[in-house]
Parts: sequence; structure tokens; C-alpha cells
Amino acid sequence: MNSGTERNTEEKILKAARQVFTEKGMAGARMQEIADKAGINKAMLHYYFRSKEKLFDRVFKEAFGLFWPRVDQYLQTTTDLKTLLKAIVTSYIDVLIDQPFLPIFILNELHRNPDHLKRLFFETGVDPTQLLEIIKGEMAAGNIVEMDPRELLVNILSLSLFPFAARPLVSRILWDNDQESYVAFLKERKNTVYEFIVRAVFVSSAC
Amino acid sequence: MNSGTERNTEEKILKAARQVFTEKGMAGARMQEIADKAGINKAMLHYYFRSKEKLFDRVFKEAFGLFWPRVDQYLQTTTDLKTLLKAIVTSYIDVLIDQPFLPIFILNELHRNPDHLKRLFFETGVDPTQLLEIIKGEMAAGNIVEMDPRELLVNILSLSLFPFAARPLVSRILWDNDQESYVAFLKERKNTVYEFIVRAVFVSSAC
DNA sequence: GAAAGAACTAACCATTTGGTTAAAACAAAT
DNA sequence: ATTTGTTTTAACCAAATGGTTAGTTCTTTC
Repeated sequence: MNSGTERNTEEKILKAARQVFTEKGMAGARMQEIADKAGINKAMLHYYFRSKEKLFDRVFKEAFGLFWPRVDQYLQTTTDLKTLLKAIVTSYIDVLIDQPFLPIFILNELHRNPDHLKRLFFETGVDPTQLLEIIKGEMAAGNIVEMDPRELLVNILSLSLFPFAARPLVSRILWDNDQESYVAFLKERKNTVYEFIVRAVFVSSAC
Repeated sequence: MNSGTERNTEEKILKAARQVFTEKGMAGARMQEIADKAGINKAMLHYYFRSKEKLFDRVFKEAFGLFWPRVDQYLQTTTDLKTLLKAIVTSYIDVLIDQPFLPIFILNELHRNPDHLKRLFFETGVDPTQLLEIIKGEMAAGNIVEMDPRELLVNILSLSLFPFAARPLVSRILWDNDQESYVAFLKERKNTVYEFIVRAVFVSSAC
């Protein structure tokens, strides 16, 4: 064994692979580019990860974990839907501002190879039932408008994720390609998306 | 000149190219596969379109045209925002049910090569100003909640497009991979998305 | 410090891939 | 029927790409 070079090299490879794969996708990524970016020989990629596919899988699985709302971590604090909603939207936007390529990467690769999803399911422990139950509860209590709970979840995801997935399109067409103000817009969405959803589904008691 | 085989072959190539490019993306698409699917020799692709990139550009530009709300076509009928909103959401969903790969294809390729967008702008005549003006008007008239008009537009796009872009993810996780009921869900969204947005932004006069 | 094993590299290999070419098949014009 | 131009094909090519190998260097252990 050696003094930590292993973890270091492995980590260097993973970092580079994350960059290249998320930017170019599985098909567009080149092993040589990953090696260059990691500052090592191409053979090392295979030494550590055997094949492009295995390396990709590793990167993809990791990324996927960030991509589905982890309600469990907030549930200890609260079961109030409004608070929960705010937490989900906020944490999504915070994560994605740091990892702008994540949404397209995930959606794209899942699109090209949907079969991976079954495996990921189990391995990453994605599970929306908790959240859906809470929504059902609020609906039964008459606090929110009647609708398919899954629909509300889809809308939450849509409003949180789409502006990142469509960033190159939207930022150029509507924000004149000014990245700073687009990021400002994204950050404001922590509030505006929350409020938008609240107005759309919570039965107003203000009348 | 010959009796129509030209248009036919060109059209066969384009049809195959649309399929392969939208399914696999520029990087994942193979000229050979396009040729096979078109039932012709690979050399014909270059005979008609010179290069992979040129063929891709043609397909992409065409697809992009379907992807930005063409308000102009409805504006002759109405300038009422609610009616307009319903028309946009409906036409989006109708188009995308027939072309499910479109959203990821566009978003992905735009992401990998954002520079193409400038050119596309002019060539496809995409222009959101009309719609934004109408939104501003309704806001000034006090009919809808105060917000950045672009934000409302982004939300409309998000809610319309995301469920298609995320289809492999969402349909498996929330609809148990039952495509029929997922399509049913998407169709219902012509109404539910419309109503969701109306509740979120139109100042209720029902009290 | 010698042996043993792990980390690393340069050179190489087989296959795939976008693209070309030279010639054949076909159609139209004279 | 011959010429002329267009459409189509089979065979080919050079570059790129994922992967391998044989050997070198570095670490650890005794």
C-alpha cells in the first residue's frame, strides 16, 4: 500500500470525469480528455475503473443522488407542507447553482438509457412516498386544492429544475446572456417559486 | 433532373436523421445508422448534406422552430392572456406528445453548443417580446400579480416542457413506468397546468 | 537494502467512424 | 443510339478512440 496517492489519484480521476461527463455526456466524453484533465496517463483510468462505462456509472450514480428531493432530512424538523416546500425549493436551487450541468446531464443520460434507472432506484434509495403522503394529508385536511399529489410534485420539480436545464436557452433569449443577472434570477426563485406554488395550491384564507 | 427521386431521397434521409439525432444526440448519432434507417448508402448522406454537422444543423434548426411559443399565430384570434395561456399550453403539449424526444434533444444540444443559438435566433425568428408585452399590460391593469414578466414566461415553459424532458425519470418513479397513464397525465395537463398558473397569478375576484 | 507488490507510463492494437473516390446505374436531351 | 449530367454504390482511407501490454518507478516491508 502507499501513502494516500491512491485515494488522491482516484479522486483526481473522479473529479475530472465528473466535469467531462456532465459537460459532454457519455457519448461525447473522451477518455483522453478525462486523463488530461486529471493530469495522468490514460491507462490509469482503466487501472482504476476498468472501462469507460464503469467510470461513467460511478459518476452518474453519484449525480443522481443529488437529483431527487430528500425529504427525510427535513422531516425531523417539520411536517408542515409550506415549510417543507420552501426547504425543497431552496435546497434544489442552492445545489444546482453550484452544479449547473447536473439537470441536463441526468435527464439526457436517463433518456438515452432508461434501464439504468431501475438499478439506481435501489442503490440510491430514492423514494417519493413520504412526500406524497404529506401532500395527501394536507389535501384531506382541506388546506390545499384537490389534485393528484403526483402532479403537485411534478410541478415543484418543473419549476425548480427547468430553469437550470434550459439555462443556455432562457438566459440568452430573456436575459441577454447576462449570466450574473440570470444567477440572481435563479436565487430569487427560492422565494418566487415558493410563493407561486403557494398561491396555486393553498386554499386562501385571506378573504 | 429526375422524376422526384431527389426530393424522396432527401426526405428519407431527413426523416431518418431526425429520428437518430433526436434519440441519440449529435455525439451519439452514427452516420451509418442514419443511412441504414433511410435504406440508402452512407455516401448519399454526404452527397446530399456534405457533412454530419451540416445534416445535424438542418435537423436541429427545424426542431428548434417547434420549441419556442409562437404567439403570433394566436394573436389574431385574441389578446386575452387567459385564452392565450391556454392556447400556448395546449399547443405545446399536443406537439410534444407526438415528438417526445424534442425537449431533451434541444436542451441538450443547446447546452453542448450554445453558440448555435445566436444564429438560430435570426433564422427562426424567435421573439418573446410580444408575449412579454401582453403580460406587462395585464399586470398594469391589475389583473395579475406583480412579478417579472419573464418569470411568468419561464414558469409557463417549465410546467409545459419539464414533464416531457424528465419523462423517463418521472414516469418510472411516479407512474410505475405505465406509459399510457403517463400520456393521460400529460394530456390532462392541458387543463391542470392552465388552472395551476391561473390560480398562481390571476388576482382572484371571487371573494 | 533486497524482495514484493502497487502505482504509473509509453507504445501499441483493433475497431469504429466520418468522409472520399472511382466507377456504375439511371435519366434526359440530342 | 449516343452523349451528358445526375443519382447511387462498393471499396477504401485516415483519424480518432477505447482498451491493452510490457515494462518502469515508487512504497512498503522484512
